[in-house]
Formats: sequence, structure tokens, C-alpha cells
Amino acid sequence: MPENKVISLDKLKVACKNCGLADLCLPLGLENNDVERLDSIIERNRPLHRGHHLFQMGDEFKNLFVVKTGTVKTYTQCPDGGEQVVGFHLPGEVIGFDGIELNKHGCSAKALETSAICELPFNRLEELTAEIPSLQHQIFRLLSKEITKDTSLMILLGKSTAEERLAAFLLSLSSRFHHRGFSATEFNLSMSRQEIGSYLGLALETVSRLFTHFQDQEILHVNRKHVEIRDIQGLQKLLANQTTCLEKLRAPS
Amino acid sequence: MPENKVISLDKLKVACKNCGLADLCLPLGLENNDVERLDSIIERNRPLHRGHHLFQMGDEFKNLFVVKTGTVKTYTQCPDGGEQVVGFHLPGEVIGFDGIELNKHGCSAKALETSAICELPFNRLEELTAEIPSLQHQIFRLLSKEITKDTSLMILLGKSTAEERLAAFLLSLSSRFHHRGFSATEFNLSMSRQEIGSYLGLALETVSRLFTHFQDQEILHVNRKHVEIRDIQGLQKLLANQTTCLEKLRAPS
DNA sequence: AAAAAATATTGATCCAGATCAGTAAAACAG
DNA sequence: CTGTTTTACTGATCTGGATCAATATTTTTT
Repeated sequence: MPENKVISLDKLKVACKNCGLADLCLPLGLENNDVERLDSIIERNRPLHRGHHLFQMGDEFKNLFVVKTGTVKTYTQCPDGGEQVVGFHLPGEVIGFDGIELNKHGCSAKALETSAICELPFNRLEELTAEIPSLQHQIFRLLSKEITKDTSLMILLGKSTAEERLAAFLLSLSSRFHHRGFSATEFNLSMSRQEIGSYLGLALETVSRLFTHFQDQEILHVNRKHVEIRDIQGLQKLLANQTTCLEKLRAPS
Repeated sequence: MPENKVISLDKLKVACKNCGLADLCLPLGLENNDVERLDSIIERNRPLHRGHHLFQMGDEFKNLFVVKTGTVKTYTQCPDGGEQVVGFHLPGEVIGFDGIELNKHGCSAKALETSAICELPFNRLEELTAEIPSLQHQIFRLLSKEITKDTSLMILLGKSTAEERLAAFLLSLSSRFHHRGFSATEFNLSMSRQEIGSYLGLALETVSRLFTHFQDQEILHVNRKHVEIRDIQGLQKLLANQTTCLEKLRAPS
């Protein structure tokens, strides 16, 4: 049982609003009391600086992590030294689900820029989910979402062209930023061309060329890390043929 | 609450042994009483014949399904008519996790051969998991496993050659058959070259050629659907360079 | 058993994107 | 501010696997 940290509900709202857990608990109407209990097990850490690890592959799995601000990449190390990026995590996104099965983290997580992270002890979360059915359902949903997300990416990697992959990537970033209250059309990439390429299964040169190409077509304006989407429908049209259909089932959340 | 179907424990063992749920509940030591409760919500259906659907994309999500015998493929339909295979499901494997998030199935599931299926009403499962902590943990683990599996496939599709993909596919089938008490070195493919290609992001011609190629190298003996692995270490060596490291974290379960 | 349809094999050609290579522009260190 | 390192861009070339095409084999239908 969590000790009874006393926290006023007003403070709680400040603590969880615009935090990843808002997506997790608030939309499906937890009781105030339940929100407080959830909040009481969450730890908020000092900022994680660029290049520092949240965890490394093989570390014991103890916590889920939620990005509050900044960006975190997850990646695996290959025997030949190269690294393979498996995900980019923006504010509000949860990291670590892949550690539950074997009680070990299956990838490493590193900050791409100074980031603030919430820590969610999984064993205490499990105690809570057993007592709060709607929280249990939310966690199941989050895990399920992770699966559909991975499946979409699998399909993208399996049968799409380089152009389609980068378009899908940019649209994904756009909608995720937008969902968090940032601009959908103008943002900074916190990852390198190399990292984007690794994530999308492309050479970094191809990524670079595509940015130029999109710029020539007046779809984007790109300058290094800074991206402005000029013609979002143009980007969407690039995905029209082959898209995974999964997106179409998504309610406009 | 499930009605109290009376089932003797002996019968239960027959019912769940060698069933997918054995992987789900038995290994982590559910109480006999809990096994009985889990078993009481499971429905066993008439066989599903080749080509028939378990569910279609967009259908309301009500159940998880477990393959008892046979093979089921999951796939999405693309606007252009083509289908994209997202998974092959052997006996003991659970289907449908991707439906939890939006309460709709995100793909279609079709039998590749006559198959027997168990049906697991998800809302009743959620009631049970709230009451049986070790069952809750198992379900979390299963979902997490699905995520790591998808991640491995993502990496395979993103950065591996055709040869590596087919080798990984065959080794995956081999170990899954073996885990279920079948031969690890000799089995029948229930899916077509086309379907293998779709799953691995390759053209069917490439798959066909690779089978021939592996046969020339004395790694396999292939005749249409029938495969005999002659040199399993040779296959494994093909994956040595680039492998996802994820496998290495896996305890020999 | 013959005809039709689906599936698998094999060969020839082509191209998207990898790889190699060199330059330019930032970011960083002293 | 200057030299060094890292990251990004662009051009030239090469290649793995797609695509196109023809045939062979198996399965299904009648």
C-alpha cells in the first residue's frame, strides 16, 4: 500500500495536466480519489540531460517512464556496434512496456535533449490497477495502443517507399505535437538524420535527399533541425495508396 | 460473476493442457481454484475451416482468441485491394490484443487450414484479472511479449536482407513448433509464398528463390509446403551480424 | 479424367535506394 | 576567435530485390 501522501486536488491537476498521464487516466473519468492514489505513486525526477540514459538494455525493469518535456529515443545496440532506433518519445508518451515480459528492459532509452521524466513504479501500479478497474482498463488500452502502433510501423517498413516512410514520420510527429498543444506545422526535430534513417530503415543520405525533395515540391520548408510543413495535404496524399487502414479506425480522439 | 459451471479438475487439465492458455496461466502457478474460474469463462467453438474468418477488421472487439490447432493469419486490407499479412498464429498463440484500444479489431483473422479456436470474452477476463493478481500480471506479460515481438519484426524489416528475413522466419517457426512439442526441423508451411512475402516485406518470387538457394546450400530441403531444416546452425549463422539483441535477453523459457 | 484455376519455380531486366566520396555548414573545445 | 569534430547536403556509382514474363506443378472443379 502506498503511504498516504497528502496532496490537494488542485495541486494534482497542475501535476498531471499536460503530463502523459493525462492521456492515461483523466479521459476515462477516474474518481478524484483514484487520481490522487495514482498520483501518489508517481515520482518526479530531476531533469535528464541530453545524451544521458533513462535505462539501458538489460537493466532490471522496475518502472514505466513518462516523458513530461523533451524527447527520448529508445534503441538497441547491434553486435557490429551500430545502433537501431526503435522509437522516439514525445511529452505524454510512456516508455518501458517492453520490459514487463522478462522483467528486463529490452532496449536502451537516452535523452535527445534535456527532458523531464515521471517515474511510475510498476509493481505499485499493478497493485492499484487491481483495485481500480478503470485504471486497469486504461493500462490494457495503452499496451494495446503500443501494439497497433508497432504494427503500423511494421507495415510501413515492410512495403512502403522511402518517400512514404518519411511522409508518415513527419505526419506522425505533426499530429503528436498538435495533440500536445504545439504547432502541427512547425517544429524542431530533436533527432539527427542518422537517427531518423535508422528508425525508418533508410540511409541517412536518403533522408537528407528527401527533405530537399519535399522542399523543392513546396511541401516543406526545412533548415537543419527546423521543419515547417507548408502543404500537409500534399504529405497526406503521398500515403493515400498504401496506408495501413488502421488509422481509419481511429476515432478522432 | 461467471455462473458456476462445475468442471472437474482432471477434465480441466485436459482442456487447458497443450492449449495456448497453458502458456498464459499455468506456468506462473495459478491456484487450482483460479484455473477453474478462468476455464469457466472460456468457450470452445466448432472448428473454423480454411478461408473462414475469425473476425474482420472493424468488427467490434469482444473476445481474445487462442489457437488450439491449425494456423490463423491476421492481415489488413489495403485500399488498392492488396492485403498485408501482419501475423501467423500457431497453436497456443493469442489473437486480438490490438482490438482493446479502440474496441474494434484492427485487422482481419482468417484460418489458413482447419483450426480449433478458444474464445475468451475480454470483459469477463478483465473481471477475473482484477481479482486474481497473478492472472493480471500474466496478461500484462502477454501484451508486453506482443510488443517485443513486434519490435523485433520492425527491426528485421527495417534493416535486414531478404536472406536474413527468411532465415529469421524459419527459425521462428521452428522454435514455436518445437515449444509446442512438434519437430523443430520438419514441418509444413500452411501459408503460401505470397503470404510469407507479404509478411516479410518481400516479393513472392524472392521467397521462392531463397528457398531454392537455401536448398542448394544444403541448409534446407524444401518441397512446396514441406520444409526440413538440415542445418539449423547454418540458418542461425545468417542472423549473427545484425540480430536484434532482444533474443539474447530471453530466458530459455 | 480432363479442364480450369491457383500456386510455385526460374529467367531476364530494371530501378529505388544503398554505398562511396567529397564538400559545406554547424556545433563545440580550447 | 580558431581549429576540430560532428552533422548535413549533394553527386556518382552500384546492387539487391522488385517487376515482368514464361513455364511447370498442384489443386480444384466439372
